[in-house]
Amino acid sequence: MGTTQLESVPEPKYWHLKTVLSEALDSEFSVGEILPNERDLAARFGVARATLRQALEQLELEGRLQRRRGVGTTVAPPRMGVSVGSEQHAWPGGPDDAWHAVDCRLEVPPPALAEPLVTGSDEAVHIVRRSRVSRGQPVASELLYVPAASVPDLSGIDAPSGAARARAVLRELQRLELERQENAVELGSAGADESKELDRLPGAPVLVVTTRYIARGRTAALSVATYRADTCRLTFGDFGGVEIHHGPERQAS
Amino acid sequence: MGTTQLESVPEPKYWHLKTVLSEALDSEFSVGEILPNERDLAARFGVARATLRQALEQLELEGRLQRRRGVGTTVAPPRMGVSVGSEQHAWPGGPDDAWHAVDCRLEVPPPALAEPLVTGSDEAVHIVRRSRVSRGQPVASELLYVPAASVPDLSGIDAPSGAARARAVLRELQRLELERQENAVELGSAGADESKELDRLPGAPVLVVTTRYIARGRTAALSVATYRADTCRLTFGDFGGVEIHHGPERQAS
DNA sequence: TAGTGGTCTAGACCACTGA
DNA sequence: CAGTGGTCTAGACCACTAG
Repeated sequence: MGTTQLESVPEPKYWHLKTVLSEALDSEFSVGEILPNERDLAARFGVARATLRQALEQLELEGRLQRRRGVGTTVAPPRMGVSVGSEQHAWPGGPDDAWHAVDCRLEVPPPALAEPLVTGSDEAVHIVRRSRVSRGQPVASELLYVPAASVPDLSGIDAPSGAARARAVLRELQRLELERQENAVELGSAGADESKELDRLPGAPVLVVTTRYIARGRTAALSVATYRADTCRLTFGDFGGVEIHHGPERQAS
Repeated sequence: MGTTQLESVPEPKYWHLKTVLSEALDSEFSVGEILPNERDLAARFGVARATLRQALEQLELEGRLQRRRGVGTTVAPPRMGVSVGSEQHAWPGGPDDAWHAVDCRLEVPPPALAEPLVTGSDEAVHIVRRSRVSRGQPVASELLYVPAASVPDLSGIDAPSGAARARAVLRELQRLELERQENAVELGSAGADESKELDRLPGAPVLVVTTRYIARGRTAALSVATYRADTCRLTFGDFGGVEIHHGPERQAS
């Protein structure tokens, strides 16, 4: 019984591989540099390509690598911080919020959104599609659901559809006084449509930010924004210039 | 040239498979139910197990499935919302913040954290380990870095280490007045240590929440919390009971 | 011990990119 | 066109869990 059970659990090859590669990236590669191709790397480490790929997938998930079909694998730059908090989202479409309106449709929302939107389940809402670009790269794609009741004066707008109508909807939204907003982030995978907007393959990991804009006690708009998880760090709660007034009962009891 | 190029791009099998399974989960399965095993499923759909697994991995990433070695694949419950915003994190260790102090060490932080912490790079800091449980399930594991300067009166505490000392550090931290906090969320993968705390395999996807607590213009503490991405929806900015005082120049220009 | 998911292999072909 | 990463196969063995 001399074996002390240490290392009796051999770590998986891909895990060890990931560690080795990670250290190599830190010391021997610089941002943007391209790695040897997968077949060569696999041979060099004496593993099957599938195993090598498992390690690369992890590193890509962590934002350390970027892989593009037909091109190669490159060392990714550090993730960029994008603001998703109170500041940036004050009202969608506010004075430069880094979003770019794409188009607008009038449809009934998917049933999964019927609850947060308080509309009747068969009621059509404005669906504004926006995209967000940062440092020349697409980082997010958003669907903004706006119940007709939130933008009552939209009738007079002539733009029937497209980006112009999208901007009109956003402009009308500004007239409401924003009470507060509720946010949530969760992990998802890019659908067929978003993947194209984000310049990624379908199934790529994304951070889904859901925001409920509340005005006059009702849900005035609901935003579902999907961010590229590989390139983005979502920042929030950076109350840089905003004064926060704590209720006096903070340290109560 | 009669081919209109429609569907000339066949979608991958695993993608189609994922769609089919996803619909089956909605209609024919209930939460907690266990699926047939991977070999049977693969045979039933006429694909290799690896392909079937690729579809399952995606569904697990989206929080629809839960897989446990030696047990099976079960239908996951909806993700639970856990608060990471101003409310919950007001100060680490505040009046019930759902965290549970585990232990405390005095070490020099990894160099990657030297910048946000303004300490000299060789200076040791208190490292408090905490874990968070929600509905009987571990959801997060945190490392809280507290520079010695933030808790000057700690000398008089007798507890040398362990959970008692961790609580002492947190208690001392409360004495500072919190100016503000900066948060960031990004995708990561569980390290060897966190994976055990979170009851997941190494490499499991996690949401890493980094919080900088700022008091007296300096970084009083730095929290790096890793949440299980499969089971958690991180909520923030839900200013339910907090009054926010907007600067008067909101709708400026 | 039987059955599960996790890892790994050595191939093959496909879709895409850029020269 | 040659070279890249993406998909897929049909096996094998291992680590873990539960009865």
